[in-house]
Amino acid sequence: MSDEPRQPYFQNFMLDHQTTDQDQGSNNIMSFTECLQGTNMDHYNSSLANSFGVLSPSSSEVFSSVDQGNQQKPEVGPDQTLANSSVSNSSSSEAGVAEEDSGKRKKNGLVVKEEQGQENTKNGNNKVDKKKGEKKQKEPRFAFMTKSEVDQLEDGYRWRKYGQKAVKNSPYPRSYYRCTTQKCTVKKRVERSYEDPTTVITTYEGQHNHPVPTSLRGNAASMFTPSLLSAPTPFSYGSNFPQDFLLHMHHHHNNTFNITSQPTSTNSASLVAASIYSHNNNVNNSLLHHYQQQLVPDQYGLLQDIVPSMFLNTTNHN
DNA sequence: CGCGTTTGACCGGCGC
DNA sequence: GCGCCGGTCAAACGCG
Ligand SMILES: [Zn+2]
Repeated sequence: MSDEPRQPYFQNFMLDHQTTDQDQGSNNIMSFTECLQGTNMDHYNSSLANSFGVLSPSSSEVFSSVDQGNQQKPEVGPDQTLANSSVSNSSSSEAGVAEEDSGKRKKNGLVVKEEQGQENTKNGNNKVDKKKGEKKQKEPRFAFMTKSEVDQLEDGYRWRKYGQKAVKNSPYPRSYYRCTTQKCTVKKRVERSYEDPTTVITTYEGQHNHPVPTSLRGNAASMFTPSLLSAPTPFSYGSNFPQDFLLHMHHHHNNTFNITSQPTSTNSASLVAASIYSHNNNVNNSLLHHYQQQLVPDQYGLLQDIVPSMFLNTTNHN
């Protein structure tokens, strides 16, 4: 039992905004390997990847970002403001309540989930709403890779597993989780790299529209995210985020963050990632600021490495 | 007992 | 039209 030599440490970061179709083949999210090869990446993507590559030539540190509707704007350079970026739509349905499977199969159609008792069930199982032109999932996906021997990366939320499927070409299964908070439609997908069992790929889908669950003590997450996630407006769309974040991060990382790894490891990276993702467009420097206030001395330094100094720095002019 | 996990069935999309 | 495939549901089970 014991302790395996490997601790969870930040490994990768990936962003996916959902592609329209064209762009890079059909796979929005590519494997690290593929990413590394940079066979099909956005302009600035490859740039970033390149940067990463410099640091870890043989490691897998890449993140892919794909736009959804108006994608196709490689104009944005790595050092640009990339402020335009489009953000991710914000899904058509407010709060994304109505989302859900397209026309829930429901053989008999008598069972009705209790969740979101709002108006989801609505009249008849006639798939009524359901955006017309829409196809596939609408919300942006956000994936990041973490090196860990455990999947349960504590990100501050409670998840309920609702499925598990074997991944083709991989001995490891993929698990599907959903936020247990009713009304929250956020989903999470966790799988392991088939070649690097130590690498876990977590893909988030959607955004939480509610503060982080209350209890959760015992987890660093509790002191990490509280005020952060419950911050101001859950829904504030306005800009993108990760690029800069990563850019700077890669500058400092390179070191392994070894946190007490237990069945449930709190990966600072995942925390940050999740947090930022939550606020996504709302990435106000204040947010980060809050962060650093919440940090524990020990982890503070750690976070410091991860959080782009520029963000913290910007609070100045704010 | 409440709640989360397990697991096989099932569905919609897509390619052939 | 059929089969593959990714994703989801839901009944049953297990655990505090
Ligand atoms: Zn949630």
